[in-house]
Amino acid sequence: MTRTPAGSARERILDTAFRLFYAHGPRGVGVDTVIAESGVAKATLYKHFPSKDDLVLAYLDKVDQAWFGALRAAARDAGDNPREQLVGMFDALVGACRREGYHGCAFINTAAESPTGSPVHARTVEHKNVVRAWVTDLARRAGAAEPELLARQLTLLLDGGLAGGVLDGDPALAEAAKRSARALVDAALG
Amino acid sequence: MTRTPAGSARERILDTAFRLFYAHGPRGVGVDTVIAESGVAKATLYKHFPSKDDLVLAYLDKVDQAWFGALRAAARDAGDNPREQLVGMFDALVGACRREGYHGCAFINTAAESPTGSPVHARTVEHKNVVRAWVTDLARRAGAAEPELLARQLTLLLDGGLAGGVLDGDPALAEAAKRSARALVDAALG
DNA sequence: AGGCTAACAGACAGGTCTGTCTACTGCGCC
DNA sequence: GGCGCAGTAGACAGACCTGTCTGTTAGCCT
Repeated sequence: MTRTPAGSARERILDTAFRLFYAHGPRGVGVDTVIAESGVAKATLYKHFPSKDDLVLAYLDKVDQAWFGALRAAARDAGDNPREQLVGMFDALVGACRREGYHGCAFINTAAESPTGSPVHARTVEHKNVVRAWVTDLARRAGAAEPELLARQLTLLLDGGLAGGVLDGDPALAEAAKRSARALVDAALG
Repeated sequence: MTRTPAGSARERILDTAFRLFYAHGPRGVGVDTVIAESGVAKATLYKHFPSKDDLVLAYLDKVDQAWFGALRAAARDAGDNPREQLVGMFDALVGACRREGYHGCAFINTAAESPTGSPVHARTVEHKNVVRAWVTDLARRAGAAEPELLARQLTLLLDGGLAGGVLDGDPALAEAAKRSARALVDAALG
């Protein structure tokens, strides 16, 4: 299995899909394009991903890792205080907005073009739930009276900031989100 | 022009497109489906809307009227006080979440599947700007020190609430948004 | 009556999409 | 050498999509 650089084909496909799917939406990119750009044979793609939907799901998993990872890293960088972490995680949003080619929330964008109830849809709901559960835990440790509410409010802000990114990656948006977060955390924790 | 009920064909097409496009995304609905469901000939559709893109733009205009109208109505219902109106407009979000078939923000969903820089994209940016300008005016009349910031924060909440609706129309989401709005308005206006 | 207009009905062309299939290549291992 | 495996290359089927074109129908106005 080491004939070519470790897992080469599969990874090349997934990397290419990640880039193209995020830029144009999964529906806006044909399998042929993914094949051409990743320099892979069609049979190889369908060997690793039996259908395009499987590729899209793998893409979403990759996005989940990246985004959730960025959130936790930003929170970690804000120090050990859960309260500061709740605000600090918004730096992940600021960073995302600054990044070249920023195009909003991959999950929301993908869910928008997938029928309700599809696997893609379910995966997106799952992702959002995982993130919200993590924020809820932070809120609880920060001593919020209603951690579920605070988490809901903060993830709402995150989603808003992410969603708006489809239009323009204005960093003012992310900054406004962070200031909102600060205000909400202050209001909730006194 | 009154051979059939006023503007019948055009309106039937637009109504059908509105329903189908919102439910499945413009890309997920073929022109043939719109034709079949609206009981119209293909030539008639292409007479009123030279291309599918034109139909999509007309759809967005219809959405704009409906949503912006709902926002203003909700604000009006909150009374004459601009401060209360800033919070009251979130009732439009609550109402939208409750509605059967709620599927998030039509603009964001559509923009997600359209290439950056396309007419559809531009129309969406325009819509968001108009709404934000209106909110900014409200914030200014409410006496906010930084009306642009407050408006940005509140529209962020609106977008977050709308965007999240692609996943589930949980009214808890809209309620959380409204409570956030209250907190932000209180923080900004003392 | 005759002409105009809006609409209906549906075939058709040309392109794109997903997914399958056949044939070939190069490498490691027994 | 011979076998298997992973990958390459690309033709192909079948569906679907946009947009065009031809022909027909029915009401309104003069």
